[in-house]
Amino acid sequence: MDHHTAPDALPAATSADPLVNQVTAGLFKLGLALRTYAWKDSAPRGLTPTQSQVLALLQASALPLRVSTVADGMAVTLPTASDAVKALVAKGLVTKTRAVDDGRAMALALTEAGREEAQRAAGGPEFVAAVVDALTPAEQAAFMRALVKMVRTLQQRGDIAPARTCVTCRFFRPWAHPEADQPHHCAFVNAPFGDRSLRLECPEHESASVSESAERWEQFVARSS
Amino acid sequence: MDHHTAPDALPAATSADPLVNQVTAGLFKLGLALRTYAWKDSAPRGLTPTQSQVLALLQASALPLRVSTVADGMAVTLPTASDAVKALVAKGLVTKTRAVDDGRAMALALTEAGREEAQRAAGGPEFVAAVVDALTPAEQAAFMRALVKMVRTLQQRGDIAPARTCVTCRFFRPWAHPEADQPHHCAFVNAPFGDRSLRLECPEHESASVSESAERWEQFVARSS
DNA sequence: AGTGATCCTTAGGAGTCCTAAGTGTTGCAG
DNA sequence: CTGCAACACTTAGGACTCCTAAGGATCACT
Repeated sequence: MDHHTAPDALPAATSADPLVNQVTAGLFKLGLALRTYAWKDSAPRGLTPTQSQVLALLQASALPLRVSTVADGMAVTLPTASDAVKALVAKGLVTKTRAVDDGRAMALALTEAGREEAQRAAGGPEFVAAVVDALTPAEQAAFMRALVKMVRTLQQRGDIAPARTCVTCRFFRPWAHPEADQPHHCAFVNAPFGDRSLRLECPEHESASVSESAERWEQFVARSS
Repeated sequence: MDHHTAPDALPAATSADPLVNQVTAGLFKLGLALRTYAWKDSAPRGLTPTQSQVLALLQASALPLRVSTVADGMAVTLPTASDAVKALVAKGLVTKTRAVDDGRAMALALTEAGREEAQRAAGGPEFVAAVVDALTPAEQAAFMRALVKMVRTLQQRGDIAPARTCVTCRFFRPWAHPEADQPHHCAFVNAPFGDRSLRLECPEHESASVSESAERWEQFVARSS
């Protein structure tokens, strides 16, 4: 039983629903392009996509990460993550030391060279820009909104690791300005913003409490934009 | 063009654009979930995601495929595709025979067991249904529309293999019923349909000529929905 | 026939990804 | 303050992915 409050009656989507199959096909194609790009981008640097991803995870985090956190973030098993980290350590891009607070765990951090490499790989793929550019601003906003809802769903289901997204952030004020062009509000920068500026990976994200987060979510989905 | 005054007045998207980065993050997360699911789904059957994908490609096509077509469809090199096919032949799921029309090429087809396996794996991932279900019908339509535009962009750029999508199909009549709820029309089934029913992989797809296709595209994007 | 392009395979190597079976720590119960 | 389960991680082994490079055939055209 789902609990979302759609204004329109909504038949539950099933695998038999053509829309689901078409969306799957679309996401699959985009994923394919993303994967291909990752390969093309990483190979010249002597890295693999997996290794670039580890670098990206480490760069995104201020604190050193554990191997298990990296594994979760990439949705792979611990041995796989361990392997990738080992390769990066061998390449001198990552340091691996015992965690000070837990003698079992490791603290992973970027070396100077690693930071540079991560920086260079950080720019979003050029093709995503092209693809986003093909949409009108209204479509971009709608797409971003849909993406946020989808990611939150996956997160709730435990399919992916928690993201630093607006809808779980304690600074988020959905529909704070109901009639405005930019209806939401971010209490961190203290500024209004619209669907188009929603975030899935925000450096300033701070988790809201579970109840607070649920309440914000209700507010967010209560109105279509 | 719509008249609503977006504060973001159509700047060309670049990698520096926050939206691009957030979309990249979102697509990446969805791709991750898709990949994880593919692995979980394939492993119990003694297959890998790549092998399932080959099976899916073969099932989607009425005619036997060549190895190079499979390679294109998966965006991998020929040797990689050749390897995957070899594994499937060894498992008795695929037959590989000389193409009758070209002595250099191979004709790949599913065996009976392969057809069954493909059938079982065909249902869109259950999590995509959940994720689509989290959207309102209007959002679903907008998302599908955006997906179609994105895939067509990738295709134009040569980033992915041609898809069997409405916007390149000779049966597609965009905005045939401008004022209706279901503004488009499919001349194959001779019925109107809306953005929500757009297709990216249609079994009945037949390519339109290049000029025809370009014209249809113009019509399709000329109006926002 | 000869020559180049095309289709595919093989060879070799780094890396991904899994499960299963370790090693060493931590934290807690007795 | 021992004993031991839970936890973080590594190693081992195997199937597969994915690449580049270097063939073997076959086709298409001169």
